[in-house]
Formats: sequence, structure tokens, C-alpha cells
Amino acid sequence: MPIARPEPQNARVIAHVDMDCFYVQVEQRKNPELRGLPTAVVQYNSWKGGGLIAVGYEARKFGVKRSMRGDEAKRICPNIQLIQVPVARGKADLNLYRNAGSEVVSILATKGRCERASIDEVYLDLTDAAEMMLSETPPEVLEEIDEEVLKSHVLGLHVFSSILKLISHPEYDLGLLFFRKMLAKLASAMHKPAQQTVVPSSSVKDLLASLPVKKMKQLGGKLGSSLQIDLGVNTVGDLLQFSQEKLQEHYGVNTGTWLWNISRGISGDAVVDRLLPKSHGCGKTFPGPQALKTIASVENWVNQLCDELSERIQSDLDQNRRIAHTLTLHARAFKENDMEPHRKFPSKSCPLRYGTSKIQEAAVKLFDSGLRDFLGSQHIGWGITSLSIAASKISDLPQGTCSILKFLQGKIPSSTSLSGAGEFHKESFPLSSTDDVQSKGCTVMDQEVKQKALASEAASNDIDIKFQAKPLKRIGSMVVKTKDVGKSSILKFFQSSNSSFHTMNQACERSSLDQASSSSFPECEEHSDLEQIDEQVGFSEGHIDSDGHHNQTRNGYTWGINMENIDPSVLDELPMEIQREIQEWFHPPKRANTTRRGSSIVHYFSPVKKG
DNA sequence: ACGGGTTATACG
DNA sequence: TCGTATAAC
Repeated sequence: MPIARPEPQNARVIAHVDMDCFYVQVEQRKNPELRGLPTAVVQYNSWKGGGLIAVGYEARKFGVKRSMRGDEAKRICPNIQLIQVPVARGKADLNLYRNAGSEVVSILATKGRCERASIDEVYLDLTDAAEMMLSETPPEVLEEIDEEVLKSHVLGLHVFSSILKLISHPEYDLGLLFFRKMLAKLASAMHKPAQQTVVPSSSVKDLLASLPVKKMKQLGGKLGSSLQIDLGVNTVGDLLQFSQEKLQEHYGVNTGTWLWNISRGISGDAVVDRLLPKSHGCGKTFPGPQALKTIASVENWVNQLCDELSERIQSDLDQNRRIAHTLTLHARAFKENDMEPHRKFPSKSCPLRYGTSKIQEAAVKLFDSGLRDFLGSQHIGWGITSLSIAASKISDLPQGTCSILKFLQGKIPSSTSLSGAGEFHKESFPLSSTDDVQSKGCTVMDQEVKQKALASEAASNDIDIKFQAKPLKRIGSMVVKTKDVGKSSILKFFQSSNSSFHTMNQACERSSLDQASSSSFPECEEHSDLEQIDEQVGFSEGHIDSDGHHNQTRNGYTWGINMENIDPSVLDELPMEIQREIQEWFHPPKRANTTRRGSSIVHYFSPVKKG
């Protein structure tokens, strides 16, 4: 049976939704009395009335612009309502607007595949909806609709926004390949506010021919200027004269081919199904005299930033079941007596472990490290003019996971795909820089060789393999504990294949003197640190092809595999060692001199469906 | 030495 | 990879 593919890939119907003066609208929704009044949103107000970050259309009539100061706006437009961005922890707090943006996305997401492009912009793939419409509407009526749409920019389709739709039907499509997102984006800016612009395929060629390159997304900056100055390209149409090689010569293979393609309307950019941001960040500037000049003041602000970030990633975890793996700190700094206005302060990153104080400690370390690099051997005064931290490398938690605390309290997520016997396996999922191990170690290496080597390394180091389980789909992992339980752990992993731990365990036993040495896996050494074991413990329903042997432990007890036997209410009755161990998984003992170069991991417990 | 605070992406 | 630079809103 052939798979139905009714839709050629090049005929997507894509809308770009761009909110007009979004922050202002959010404030006006909150306080309807502001509606119709000239309104702007300002950040802070102590210096020259604060900086405007959004200006309503009523105020724009007076010439009020973004980037003006509040005082200036007031001069031009005495009646202007200046609404301050909320302040929390001494800094601007944009959560109100972020959440409003999420509201919009989730509404749009009911209409088609959505990609959140920014706090107030969404791409929306309406192909299915359009096809539905096409199939249910007689062609004559469709023509009429199209005509209407072309004549006037349809008003107020969405209370919140001006909407642009780019519509093309397969039968209208002549030679132009997918160019949709870019065009949609382009046209949404053409008629504002509260209007939509429809771009039929037939108009695209002419539109591009005269379109200034600077108007195109990605060409608004230096690259666009270079096109104008170095190549004399002023419109997208002008680009057509240049060969692909020529463009690559100037701008590299990647950018060169990209330019060549877009000038021909070729752009593979699909609307990616993503409703949530890929990272979270927060920062603050300390302009001029406010520059931070002591470690203590820096730490204070780092702590404030971390507090906010921690809250945000925690709510991302709670609401969206996502975990961030990397923490990055950026700063801008100057040196006293150094004529160079802004020497660069290096940005630094490390594995991200949850908990406000952990994040704060880590961020302060990152700052210290950056400051050392920044100062080198010089002993001179410095100042920090901006600080920011970010949480990135966010991944989804497997479905059905919950905190182990909840698990132990008996709050197990309801069973969906699996309903078999409840035997629980502990799994370890690699996070953040552990990905190094996979890409450096595993992908280049034969799986079996890798496993044997790992096993023999474990054996030769007199390490007791405590537990392993085969995790969901693509990643395999194991936790190796030393005999000295609780003192150190080594985390290793390998790409998942069908090989079970059973195999590995055997390999371990028989190859204790195997020639493969740990030096073959220097990257693994970096990950030997109990602190890598994150307390973010989850419970998940997965599929594990257990054979009942792979969980054998050799130091007297097992936990994890026998979780089915643990009644959460009688946790106290567990052997002391187990209790202690569980404690340590939650709160690994601190070790002063460990470098934190390894990664965090997340542990899951999965019920096993028995054959 | 800045409209300020975020996000995303490409490059080396 | 990580860190930097660029671009956008």
C-alpha cells in the first residue's frame, strides 16, 4: 500500500504572525483604560525617564520612537502613558510578556504547525487547513476569495495582531520552490498595524526583483552592507547575476549557496514544530558609573540573575518537562587605564545542575574563571558593564516521568503504553557535555569494542558495576560505582544497540585483564565524579528488554531493579545502606577539589513489561 | 560608553 | 565542542 502523500513539499502555506507593539498590547489588555491612549512601555525610569521598548501606534503619530528615553517621549507627546516593565530582583522582569507570547502561540497551535520565532512572532504552517478549505470550497468561490484578499489587506483577523498569510496553491505554483517563511516574514511587515498581507506565488518574482537586500531577514546587517558595497547588489534581483561560485568565494560555501538559493526563491526552511524557546537567559547592564568593581557586587548580581534563571528553568521543567543542560555566563568588562574601551571578557559554560544555590555557585565560578582569563597576570582595576547568564541545551524528559520524590511518595504517573508488571529499572540519561562521550567515543568506535573496553576498564579499576538499564531508544547508559559506595562514581555511556547489559557484564567478568586501557578513553575520565550524578531524578515508563540478569549487583543488595518491592510508605524500613544511598543520590557529598567538567545526568525509573 | 534584555544562528 | 560574532526583535 503506497503511502499517501497528497502534498508536495514545495507547496506549503505559511503564515507569519507578528504582534504589533506587543508589550503595549499586553499592558493594554491588563489595564483596558489604556486602550486608545498613546502608550509606551519603558524599562526603568530613573535615568531620563527610562528607555522605551515598545510604542503604541497612537504614540507613534506624535513621532515617539523606540529607543527614545521616557523624558523625550513625554516632551513630544505630553499625554503619553508610560508603563514600566515590572522589576524583580533589581532587574527588568519580562515574564508577563513571555507568558502572553506563549498564550498566543498556544492559540495559533490549534490551527497548524507552529514555530515560535520570538516572544511576539510565530510561523504557522496552514497547509493542512488550506487544503481542507480547497477541497471543500468550489473553485469559483476560491477565486473570488483570492481576488478579495489581494485587493485589501484583511483587517483584524486576530485581535492581537496583524497577520500575514502567504498563500499559494499547488496549481498556482510555477517554478518557485519553497520560499515561504522568508516571504511570509517579509510581507507581515508591509502593512501594519492590524492588517494582513497575502502573497500569491505569482507576485513573488516581481516582489523580489525590486526588493532591497537589506529588507531580507539576515541581510539587515553587515552581510547586507557587504552585498551592496562589495558586489553592488541592491535588490534581491541583482543577486541573480552572480554565480554560486562567486558568492561562495566572497562569503563562504554555506552563506554563498544560501544567497544563491534565496535569490531564486529556494529556501528549505520548513516551519519547525516548536512552541517553546531553545534557551533561557537573563542579564543586566551596568552602564557608566554603575559598573561593578568588586567581586562582592558581581556576586550579588550573579546571584540575582541565577535566582531568576533558576525559577524559569524550574517552571520549564514543571510545566513542560524539559531540562536544560548547560549554564553559560557572559560579561562585558573594561580595564582601568586601558584605552581599549571594551576588552572582551570570555564567556564560560559548564554543566547545569538544578537548584538556585547550585546555579549560583556554578555561575560565580564561571565568572571567577572568566575574570582570571580577562586579567591574565595584570593586577589592575576592572569594571563589569554587563552580566548575563543563560540555560541552554534543553531536552525533553521522556514522557511520563516525574520526580523520584513523587515516585517514592507513591505519585506515579498513570500508565499509558505500558501496563505490564511493574518492575522498575534505573536508567541514566546523559546530559550536556556527556554528549561529548557519544560523539567522540562511540560514534567512531565499534560498539562492541567500546563496550568491552569500558567493561574492562571498569574491572581493572576494581569497580563494581552497580546497575545498568537500557534506556529509551537511542541512548544507552550505565552507572558504574566503585566498591567504595557513595564516595565516587563513574559515568559512562555508549550508543544504544541491541546489546544488553547482560553481555556487558559477562565481558566485564571475563576480561578483567583485557588489554584495552582507560587511556583509550580519556574523555571518560573527565566524567568520573560523583557530583555529576544529578538529583534530578525521574520516573519514566519506557520499554526495556530486560532479561532479568542485567541488573545483578554484587555487593549484597540492589535497588532500582527491585523498586517494585519498595512500598513508598515503608521507605524507612529499607536497609540503612539503601536509604543512605538514596540520600546520596539526592544530595551527593560535596568534594572540594573536583573540577566539574563532566555532565549532569538524569535518572529514571522505568517499569518493565515482562515478556 | 549602551535604548535593555533576550533569543537564534553561523563561524572557526 | 566551546566561545565569539552577528542578527533580529
